[in-house]
Amino acid sequence: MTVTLADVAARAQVSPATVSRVLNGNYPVAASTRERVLRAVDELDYVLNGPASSLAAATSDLVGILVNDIADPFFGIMASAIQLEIGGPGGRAGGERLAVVCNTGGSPERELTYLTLLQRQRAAAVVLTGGAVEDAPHAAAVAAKLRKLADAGTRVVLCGRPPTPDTGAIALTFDNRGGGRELTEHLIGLGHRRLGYIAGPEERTTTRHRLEGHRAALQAHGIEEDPRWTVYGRYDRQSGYEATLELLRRDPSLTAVVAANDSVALGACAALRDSGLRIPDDVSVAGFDDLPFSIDAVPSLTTVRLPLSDAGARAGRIAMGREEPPPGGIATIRGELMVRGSSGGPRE
Amino acid sequence: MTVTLADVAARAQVSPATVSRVLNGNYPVAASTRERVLRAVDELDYVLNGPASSLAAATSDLVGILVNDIADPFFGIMASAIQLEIGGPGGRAGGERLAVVCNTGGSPERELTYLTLLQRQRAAAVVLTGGAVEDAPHAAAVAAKLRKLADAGTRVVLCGRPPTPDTGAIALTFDNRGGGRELTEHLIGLGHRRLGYIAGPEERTTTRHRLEGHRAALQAHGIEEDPRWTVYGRYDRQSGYEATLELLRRDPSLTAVVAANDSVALGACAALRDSGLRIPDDVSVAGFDDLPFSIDAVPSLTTVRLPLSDAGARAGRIAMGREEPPPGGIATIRGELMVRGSSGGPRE
DNA sequence: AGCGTCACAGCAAGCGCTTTCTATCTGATG
DNA sequence: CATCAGATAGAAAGCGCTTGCTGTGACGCT
Repeated sequence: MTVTLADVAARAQVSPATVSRVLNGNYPVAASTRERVLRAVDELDYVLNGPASSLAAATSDLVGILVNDIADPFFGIMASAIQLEIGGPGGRAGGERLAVVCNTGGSPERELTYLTLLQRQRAAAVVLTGGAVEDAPHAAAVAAKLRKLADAGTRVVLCGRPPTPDTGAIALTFDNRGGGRELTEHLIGLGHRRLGYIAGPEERTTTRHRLEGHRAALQAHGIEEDPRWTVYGRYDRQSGYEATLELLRRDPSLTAVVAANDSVALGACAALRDSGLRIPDDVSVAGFDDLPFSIDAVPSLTTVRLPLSDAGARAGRIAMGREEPPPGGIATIRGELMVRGSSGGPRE
Repeated sequence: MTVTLADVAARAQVSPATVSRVLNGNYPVAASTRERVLRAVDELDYVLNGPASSLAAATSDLVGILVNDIADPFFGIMASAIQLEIGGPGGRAGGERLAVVCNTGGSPERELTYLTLLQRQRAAAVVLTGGAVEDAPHAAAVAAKLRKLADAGTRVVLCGRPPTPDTGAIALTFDNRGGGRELTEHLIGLGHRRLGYIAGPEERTTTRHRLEGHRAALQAHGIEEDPRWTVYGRYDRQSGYEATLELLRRDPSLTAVVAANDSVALGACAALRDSGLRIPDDVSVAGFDDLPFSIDAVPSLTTVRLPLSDAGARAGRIAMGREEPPPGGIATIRGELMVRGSSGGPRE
């Protein structure tokens, strides 16, 4: 029923081995023979059986990209850049690889299961994007899995994720702490002394690092932080909205709100507006990531730009072995402070 | 080196067949035996060889989701919903399937290549999301591919994409024409008579349908359209920005701008503001899709809400055979007009 | 002329799993 | 107590491809 290699071989009057070699192009085949084979492939509309080929060759052309939330452009942009380099069809790379993105939804279990599934498929490479969860047992489980993948020859790259020592994984980490610090220092420089902070989910590394940067800035400037000034939430707009109302309730005298990311910042803006406050006249707002929509906010958002696309591209190339991993297997990628209209001096 | 089924069998003192049956759970195995096998699996840290298993069983647990632009939440939201139903790990479904999303970047060739790759992997199902490209040869090629996939037992579902007759694909189509018409009628109802339209890429079905709806509305109300009022672009913010400036240049007397989608509308808003025009006092703006950020725009965006999440979930269930396909294999999903602050009566 | 060298092409042995068919054992049944 | 159905377990035949090794002419070299 389905056409197999043997059928093609018969039609082209060669052995299956020859057909395989033509298709894989890693063994000399006379031009005339090759052409005959290719014609047969075409005439029969033959499609290679992936599983069979992977089984025999003990490798596959699958590359997995794990993201926390596929509906969030933060991940979409990285995934897109990675995929382009991995070479999915038409990408910059030549080979035809099946670069696939897997949505973990931020759940540790799903992350682990996806890794197993990819291991099962004998994936050629795996790229994990975004922050990790800081639960110790889970972190250990993931590390063990990554080590096993690496041992089995799968290249493992972390993009925008802290390093996992002793796993053989290459890490391209974002300097969330530095960015957070720079951002808050900008606000302090403008004269703000009472700053609210809307954090992401408490157990994420990204959340912790950004918050640490924020606090480092406060401390460096002798500002004592009021515990009421920090609210944890999710990395989405609604969370920012609610958290802002909560902050306002706790301390109406805040003059600035720093958000865990741009979506949260947008929600914060909405909440402030709905509360009758002007931005930045009454309250300044800052985000993080500099996603495309941030510049369109009104006023446009002061934030920290992360080179998502570049980082993704680099991670992709490393995953494909087309670029040298950074020395020590770890590189830190810095963000860039983007000062825009949403931040200004505090009201009197 | 790597642990195989046979190793597990040896350790559990059973035959490989039994281990396989325990793992697949589709054949009676005595509880005590099962337990022994499971323990061996655990002790050896055994991971099934996916390719081998797919080869032997002639099926795989891979499900492909094709999207035009993974960095666009329009697709991210659908993909996320689909994936949840497909049952990637932790999803609503039980089985562990590898639901993977493939980013075509809107390129017909990549779309085709991904379909071939998926066919090669003997994917269990494929979901294609978003508008199609209207190039005849390409459309034919895709149709042929879909037919072949369907013939090979792969379930094919289109989500937010027009039907492809005779391919065996189930289609869940968005009523872009109806939505476009309703939106423009709303604007006309407010008194607008000179409406600019920023369309998407000319060759996309989505673009054409939305534009047709817009024109139908104009025509129904006896408004003769000026060809200068339509500009084609991409489905992104920047395109909206540029197109709006162009529209303004062509005819400064426009009182409303209808955009191909929300991102474009956001760009339009920015361009209007930068041109010193107020929204909606000077010019009304309308989008399409109702993505999460639309409500946060200032003023919030009048748009047509598409139930992306519901549609994706339904497509996912159909792809998994857990929901009956609609009669005739085609269902049309309607949008809902969301009237918000960005639209108002025209200026005098 | 004799022989080592190439450049190709084919043989055949798996890769690790699934599944059909068959064998065995158990307890129930007449 | 013989017989049989039912419940499990095993043997073995592939699934479709890759690849190490083995030919086999043709060619060039001494």
